[in-house]
Amino acid sequence: MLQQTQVLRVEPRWHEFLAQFPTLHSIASAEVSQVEEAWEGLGYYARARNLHRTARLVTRDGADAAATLPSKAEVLRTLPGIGRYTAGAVASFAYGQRTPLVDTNVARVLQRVFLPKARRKVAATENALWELAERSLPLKSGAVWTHNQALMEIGALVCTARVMRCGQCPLRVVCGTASRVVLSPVSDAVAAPRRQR
DNA sequence: AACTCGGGGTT
DNA sequence: AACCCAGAGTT
Repeated sequence: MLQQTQVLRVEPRWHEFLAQFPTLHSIASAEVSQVEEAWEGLGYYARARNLHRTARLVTRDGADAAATLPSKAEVLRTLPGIGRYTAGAVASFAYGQRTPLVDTNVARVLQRVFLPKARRKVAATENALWELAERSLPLKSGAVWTHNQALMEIGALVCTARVMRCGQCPLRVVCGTASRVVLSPVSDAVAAPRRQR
């Protein structure tokens, strides 16, 4: 549901959906039309159809077997509706795998920190961001959940698309964009109160 | 690499 | 009126 849809829009619908479809089995045993109906108003209805297909794929073998998603990103990636980002999200958040993820938030943060000159939307830039996400992962897999979550949170709350709150960003000291922005006279006014003592 | 899929809030 | 959003699949 969160693919290209804001958390605020998704959250209430997600609770409703889970009440109706608490398990992968319940989705798999339903008709596609029922899942699409539960999706009404969210848009991007291919997501609902892909979810239904994935539910049927992972519940295929063993009607009573516990339906579980694969734990490795490269395997998750093969399921319908699960692309590079969602595979990384499930693998690192649900299974604690040492795997990078790049969503719109992480892409923006990494680009502003490491590639201040690069142009977004370019394929080469996109690949470079995934490479950066991979190389900046903590070495211990136990720290990856927090690392990935933190990058996303910084993008969602601090380093937002239209407003960069560099004054409260923990990456300020290493950021290729913040150093220029903070030093500019206009943006500096925001950080000015901190300078008073 | 470019297009398409959505709806709703924010700027 | 544009932009933006925890992207993915198809052409």
